[in-house]
Amino acid sequence: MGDVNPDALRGHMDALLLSVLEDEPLHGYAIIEALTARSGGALTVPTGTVYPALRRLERVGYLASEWATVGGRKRRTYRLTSSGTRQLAGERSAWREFTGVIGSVLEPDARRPEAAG
Amino acid sequence: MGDVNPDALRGHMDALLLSVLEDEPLHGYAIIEALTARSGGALTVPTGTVYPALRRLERVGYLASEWATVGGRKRRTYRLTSSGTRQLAGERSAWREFTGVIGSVLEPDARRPEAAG
DNA sequence: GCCTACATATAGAGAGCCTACATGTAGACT
DNA sequence: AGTCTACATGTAGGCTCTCTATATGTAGGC
Repeated sequence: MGDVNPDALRGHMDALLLSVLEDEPLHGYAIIEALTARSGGALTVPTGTVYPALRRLERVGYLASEWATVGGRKRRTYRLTSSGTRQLAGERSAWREFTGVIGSVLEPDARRPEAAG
Repeated sequence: MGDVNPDALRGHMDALLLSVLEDEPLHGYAIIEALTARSGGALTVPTGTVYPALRRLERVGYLASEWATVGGRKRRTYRLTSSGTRQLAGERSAWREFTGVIGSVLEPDARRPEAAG
């Protein structure tokens, strides 16, 4: 229904961006659309968030970009580097740990007795 | 193993704090220990995070506090208000939506075909 | 006296996500 | 020709929250 709380996105944006670039290179605008599509409309990330984040990820070497002109419009297309691929794997693993940890605090009753450990 | 990335905690701290106060009132120091215990040691939230957060949650009405002296030491004990109880329910629901949304972007292949919608 | 555990609090730093704004092309409609 | 929407990228500044570092004080063991 409502959008995801922006504060909650903190620290997960990198994973989201790397993830949508896993299958194919995309330019910024298409990345935003892909995020919305994959999330079933729950994520509408503003350009002021995405573009700086992409540049940051390129700066640290997880992404590489090149300009292209399609239909008279200029696009900067980003792709995962091998470093970015490794980072994405780490982000996924961190995500699973994160949800496990927070979940265990938020809903301790949901833990199966035999699953302790 | 490693601690949870601090940035990832953003926007979830409120839920964590309200959650550990659900069963019984606790003072700040005990809240920190409860978070560590419930998370199996994965969460070690610093006092500089917890104390200001507790005061903020009291300011907005989710918590109420009173001073007590136990063994010569002063404690400020926090408890959930009825508003805080409602808020906790909202936080839990938001958490489930959040994990669903991020998960659907991070691991779209994990989605069962019959679970679409 | 010194050290550790218990217990609370504040100041300032740091990071990143957001709003708002700026810039420009292409195509449809009037 | 003028206007509007969709496409497409970018920056500046603000905001909020978490963290580090520091300060204060009691109780108990050595």
